[in-house]
Amino acid sequence: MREKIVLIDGHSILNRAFYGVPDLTNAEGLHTNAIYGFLNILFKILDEEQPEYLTVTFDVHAPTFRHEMYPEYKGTRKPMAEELRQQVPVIKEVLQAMNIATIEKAGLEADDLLGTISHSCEEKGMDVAIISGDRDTLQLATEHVKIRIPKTKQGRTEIEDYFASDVKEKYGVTPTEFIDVKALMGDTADNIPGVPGIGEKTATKIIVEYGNIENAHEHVSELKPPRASKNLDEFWDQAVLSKTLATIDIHADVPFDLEAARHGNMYTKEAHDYFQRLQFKNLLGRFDVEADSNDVEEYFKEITEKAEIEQVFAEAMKAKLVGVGISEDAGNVLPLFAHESGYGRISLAYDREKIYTIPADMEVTMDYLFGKLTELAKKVDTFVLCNLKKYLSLISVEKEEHCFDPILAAYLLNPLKNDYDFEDIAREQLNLIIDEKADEKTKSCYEAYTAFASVEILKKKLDETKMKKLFDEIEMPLLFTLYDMEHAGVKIEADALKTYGEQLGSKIVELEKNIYDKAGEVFNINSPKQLGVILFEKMGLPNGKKTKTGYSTAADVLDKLAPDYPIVSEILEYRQLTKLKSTYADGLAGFIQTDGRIHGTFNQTITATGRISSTEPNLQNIPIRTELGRLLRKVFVPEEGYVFVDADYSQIELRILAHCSGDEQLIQAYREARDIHRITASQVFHIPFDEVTDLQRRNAKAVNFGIVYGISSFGLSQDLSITRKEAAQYIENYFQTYPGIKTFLDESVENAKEHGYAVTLYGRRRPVPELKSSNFMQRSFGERVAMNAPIQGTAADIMKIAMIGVNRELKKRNMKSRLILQVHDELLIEAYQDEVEEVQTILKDQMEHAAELKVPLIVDMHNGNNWYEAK
DNA sequence: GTCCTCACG
DNA sequence: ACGTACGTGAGGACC
Repeated sequence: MREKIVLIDGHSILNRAFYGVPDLTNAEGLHTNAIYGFLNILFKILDEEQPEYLTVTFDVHAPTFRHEMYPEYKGTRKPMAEELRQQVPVIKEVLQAMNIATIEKAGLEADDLLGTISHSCEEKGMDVAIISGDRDTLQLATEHVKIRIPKTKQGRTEIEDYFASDVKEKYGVTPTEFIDVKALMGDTADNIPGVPGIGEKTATKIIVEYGNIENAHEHVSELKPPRASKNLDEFWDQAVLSKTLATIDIHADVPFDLEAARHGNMYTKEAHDYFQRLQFKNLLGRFDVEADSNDVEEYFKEITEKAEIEQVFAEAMKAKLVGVGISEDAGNVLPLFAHESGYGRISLAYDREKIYTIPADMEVTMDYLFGKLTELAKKVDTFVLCNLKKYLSLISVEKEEHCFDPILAAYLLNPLKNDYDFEDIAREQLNLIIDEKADEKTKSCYEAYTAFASVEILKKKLDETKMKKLFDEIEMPLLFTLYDMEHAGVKIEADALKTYGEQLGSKIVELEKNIYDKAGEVFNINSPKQLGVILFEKMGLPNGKKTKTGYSTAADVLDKLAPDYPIVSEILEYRQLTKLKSTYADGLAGFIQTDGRIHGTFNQTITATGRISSTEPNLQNIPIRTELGRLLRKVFVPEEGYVFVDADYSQIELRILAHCSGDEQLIQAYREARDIHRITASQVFHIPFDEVTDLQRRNAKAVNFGIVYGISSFGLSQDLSITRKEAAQYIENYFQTYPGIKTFLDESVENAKEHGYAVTLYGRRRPVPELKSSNFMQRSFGERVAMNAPIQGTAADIMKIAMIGVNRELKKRNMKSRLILQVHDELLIEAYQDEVEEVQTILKDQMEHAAELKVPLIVDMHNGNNWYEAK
């Protein structure tokens, strides 16, 4: 059996990975995509090859003999992107931690290292696999040396393999001849000149016939085409030089120690730590956690005897800090508002050595256990539970301020993650890896232990990042407010909703008929692909924008065509109606529960900026902008004996901008103005307030919005359908009128660049790793984010403060009225008829005084018997 | 699972 | 030259 060595061309694979894997960053803001891609390729190769030896080669950035011969060598290469450069030293450290040999030598290129090691290993009777993204290495292929070139296709890595025979098959020349082909055709990437007028085709033909350039030169007069003949003669010196440059040295002086390259255990503690730090979650699964199990598991104990359970609870009640884990019985969804709480288990951790898990059974029911947890939450100083809101229907909490939800803390510390679970917190805060295959008992204990042990660390981090107050005074209290809102839900007139849907349905059928008629065939109007073909190919309409996959049929494109083509108007109407029917009429109907109400979910850990989001269903995007859509709001009604009171902040984001920038003009405008957009128009266009035209006002309004979004002339020009130049002029005028805003936005970007994150008035942070990107588009995005996040985030903070205040007042005064919806700058209260005035006072007071800014916060309020009327 | 489209602030 | 406005969630098509 021949032994095998795998040789990896480090820089080349890292480079491939960098361009093939979407941008990733870890919590420190370090880019990790190339490292991640590299490791994936590494693991795949090792799984396939099972080699005895392994080495990764790297280039040192030092001149090589090729530069001495030809200073322009590799001269045209672009410098490495910063995001890639920073990953190079890290991958070297990671490889070292994995006991993988690396080799680099000043004055030698990776190719020469690969060639020399490969050659010497083959001579020792070994098989060699060279992994490189660079086709130059194909010249090294032999019967025993296999060149493997990974390619990323749609996220999957496929590898092309080349032995000598495969090179011949694919390129028509042997690996050795491959060098001569390159000498003739040159290589712009490496700045190898080659012979002018000879490309790949001619070069291959010549070498196939003559075997090498020397022999070709001897028969130079016979070469075809005549151009090749003439130029090879004329540029013969250049051809010889090119051949030398193109030839990989297989006899270089390389300090290679085969024994040091022996492939051993990669899954070390150090490597594990690196993977954790880099947040390569799915690669961590490769580490054998069983063998290196966490010490804490010693103290995990399942208890089933009622007496012992009682005793454990009694002991826990005396503790200061208790971590809790709750597991639902597999396959059994925990009913949120039901009393039969199903089967599952709860776990408690109230000391590093006191970690218990208790399965529910016929005697020790979940109801009993939740009762105990309720008692516990009352007694202990700190009651810690992940996703607390989810369990508040089962655990009644009296002392809200004694609760701690680690999930919310983790969100504040890094709001960019897709999801937050206790396994992540265990890993990130406690350096604890929980085996995915662990049993339910063990997992539940870990959940309780993680809750218990992470509090101190999370609090410290919140302190260090100056977000403790934000956590204690906004996020934690808000959790309870949101629970109350979800629990209350909103009443829907199911019958009216059904009728609305049916009316849409018949109109849709009608439109369908007309559209098929005009198109001359039946097709799926909802398929952008089919629609594009019908409109832009079959009917020959002028097509504007394109998407990655075909023609764009987006509304802004169709809007432009609608005046000239009746079918387009009908398609637009069809789109609107089907949207209303599927998402809203039919969609919402599916969420109405037996109490006649929709109990959606308000998510607190989704957005990057601190806003709340709404799901199942989304109650924050109910139509309003078109009358037909707006009618839907008539089915959102208060219960008998109640009315809706709706309150929304007037231009809260612009007011925050005025406050944060301190711009005197804007502040003054807000202190006086009824109509800020008109004032803006008047000041920006230098015309008297009363003479501002509608168009001017509309433009000023768009600029105001643009400023909040992180203005760009392109974006504004799109929005207003004007040229970029005109848009740029608007912006310049705006900044001249409000110089404080220009300064503020610039400072926001500078700040975010310096610290790596944008920050709100209340200290909420939003990391902006894109600012470090070398990619213009990415970086510009980062700049806009850095301008927008403090504004949008502060607005979210203020609204959260108001919500907590409103809810607290309603409860404190034992009112029947309740807060039921939040839509970013709007609150909806279902007010008991006798309490309407009080509710209005509370809403106005709490919302307008949630923050004291340099400009007044103004709230508009309306009552109604449905949401349509109240808005 | 990803893309496109579109509903909201 | 690059190809965007900021922040979301849901449905339908298509792979």
